[in-house]
Amino acid sequence: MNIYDVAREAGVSIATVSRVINEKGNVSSKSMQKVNDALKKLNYSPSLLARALTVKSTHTVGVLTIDIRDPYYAAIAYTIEQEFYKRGYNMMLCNTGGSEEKKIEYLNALAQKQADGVIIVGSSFGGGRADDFLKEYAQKIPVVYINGYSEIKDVHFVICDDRRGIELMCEHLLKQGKKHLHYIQDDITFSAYQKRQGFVDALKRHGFPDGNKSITETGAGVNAGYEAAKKIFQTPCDAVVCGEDLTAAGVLKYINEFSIPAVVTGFNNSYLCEALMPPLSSVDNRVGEVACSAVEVLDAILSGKTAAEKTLITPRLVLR
Amino acid sequence: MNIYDVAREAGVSIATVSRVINEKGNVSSKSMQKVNDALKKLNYSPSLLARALTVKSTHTVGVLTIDIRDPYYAAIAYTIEQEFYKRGYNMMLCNTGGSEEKKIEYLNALAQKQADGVIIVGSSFGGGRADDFLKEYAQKIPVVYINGYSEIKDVHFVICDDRRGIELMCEHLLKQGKKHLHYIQDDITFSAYQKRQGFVDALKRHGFPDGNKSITETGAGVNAGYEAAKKIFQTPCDAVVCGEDLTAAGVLKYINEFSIPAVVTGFNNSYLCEALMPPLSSVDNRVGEVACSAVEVLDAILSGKTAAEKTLITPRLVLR
DNA sequence: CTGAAAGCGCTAACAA
DNA sequence: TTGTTAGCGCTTTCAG
Repeated sequence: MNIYDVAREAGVSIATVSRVINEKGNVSSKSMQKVNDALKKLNYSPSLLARALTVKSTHTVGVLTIDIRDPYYAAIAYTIEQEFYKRGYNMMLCNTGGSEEKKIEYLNALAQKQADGVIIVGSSFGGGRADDFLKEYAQKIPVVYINGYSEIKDVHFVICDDRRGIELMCEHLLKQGKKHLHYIQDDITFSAYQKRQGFVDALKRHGFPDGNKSITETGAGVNAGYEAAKKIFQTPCDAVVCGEDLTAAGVLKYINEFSIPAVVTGFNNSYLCEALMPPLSSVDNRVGEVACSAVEVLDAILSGKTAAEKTLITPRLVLR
Repeated sequence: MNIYDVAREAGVSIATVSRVINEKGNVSSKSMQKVNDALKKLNYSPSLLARALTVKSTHTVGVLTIDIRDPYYAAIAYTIEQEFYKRGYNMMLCNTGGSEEKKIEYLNALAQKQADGVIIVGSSFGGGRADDFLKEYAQKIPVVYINGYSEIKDVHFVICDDRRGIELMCEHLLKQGKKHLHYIQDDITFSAYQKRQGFVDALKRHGFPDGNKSITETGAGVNAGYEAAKKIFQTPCDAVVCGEDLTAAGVLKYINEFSIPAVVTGFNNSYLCEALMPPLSSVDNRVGEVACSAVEVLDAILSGKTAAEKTLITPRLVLR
């Protein structure tokens, strides 16, 4: 069933039907009535596809994440979806698995399906193939990047200052009198390097110029943290700063198992923190705020307003 | 830029261009060449919107979840997306928050945007407004339901036998010599009731007809589990069976805190199980398989094949 | 093998 | 206030 059926039923032209559906005014209350009746009677539902073809807007946005199973991405995607729902948009979710190729494929698909805008969450750091691609892409369709970084024109960035977050945590620990901080890096994204840098900076500022030597690189997940702990505690260490709650959970497991007198801190302030014993202090990277900002920025662009090129959000410590 | 531009550049008609793009054959290698050159040169990307309008397929599927931040839904959504990606489909993710209204709104939106099919994950049990709605809906667009249940015609169901899962766990515990099992129900979905029933059944079969008296109802989350534990351990209890890993984590926290000689088991076999001390035995409800089956069913329908009305997947115990 | 032309279902000038 | 008509960008008969 289409708009012609409704027009016929109502005894008016399709233009009039279109007008009442889109509340464009210039319709007599009489016609209005007739059309509304027909609408009801036929239980008509307009094709947004056809509509999009002419108005050049699908009211659909794309969201690229690396892995939606990661609570961090899930939280971001959740907020983005809720916020856009309020504004009448739907969300296409795309999991890149961290592959640049897939990222590009998805971006192409979104363009072909005429997504109104795209939000990319988390990136391997600048310079990848996808970044080159984005230079062209962002001129055609609005892109906002969450917690990524590149000098790409036309791309808007919303970032949580992860580096600062780790700095804050380190300063707290040092103030607590910890002498031997260690950092675990579990990823190779832009954000992961920022955090690492925060660790090094904080130590340097407090008279430990060799922070880099107190860093262990490992993979993601609880087990990786556990394995890293094995190595770390072979030398003196009374505080392990982690770039992820999950990693911290692994370290904590080791600490508990061998009754090691050291403290461990996480990052993300996920629900894991409360679930563990003892509860985990963590850096709250404020996913909610970050996601909301990203939506606001994209929404502004879609509404023809201008938006900040770069939005920086400051994390905060949650001590337990 | 559109297909006309390509046609002009190649010096052929749009029909020919369309033919080569869609590999419909009946094109001389000469024309083929010309078109391909033009395609390259213009860097042409066809509008899938316009295409969808005529072929009546968007190659987009909708997925309704209650809350993508829940690791269970995240895992399902992840697999669905990956599997459909392979098949050339994109996924629209919709979070209902458990609201029937929102569910209906989303279903309508998906229909208007002409999603080729819909997968609904998790349901409050049959009889809601949305179920009525689905009766009509499913006739227009293919729907497969994951872990929900209703007597809705045309809707396909893929379910993990959660009830059996809890039964298995109870039997294991009883075999271990546990005398006082207790169950914690933390939700009011169809699945939650199934699990509960599994507990009651298992106990009954082993000579405890009053299983219902050993059930505590609570909310979701670690804290809810902790609170529930307070009550539970006021009477004899040496094993707490939980309907969620999260709840189990809360109970475990209490058990550890007060050194209570009881065991606790979870459900979902999430990564939490490994992170906790001691690690948590859990029912693996095989999200991956469930999601894959759902995709296979929907894909079959979309390909014009027939598919099972109901697919039942048996969970398994993961003992730690 | 190729192209003209008629849709797909809608919006938006433009006339009336 | 209304209706006619020309697109939007593509696929697909149907002739040739």
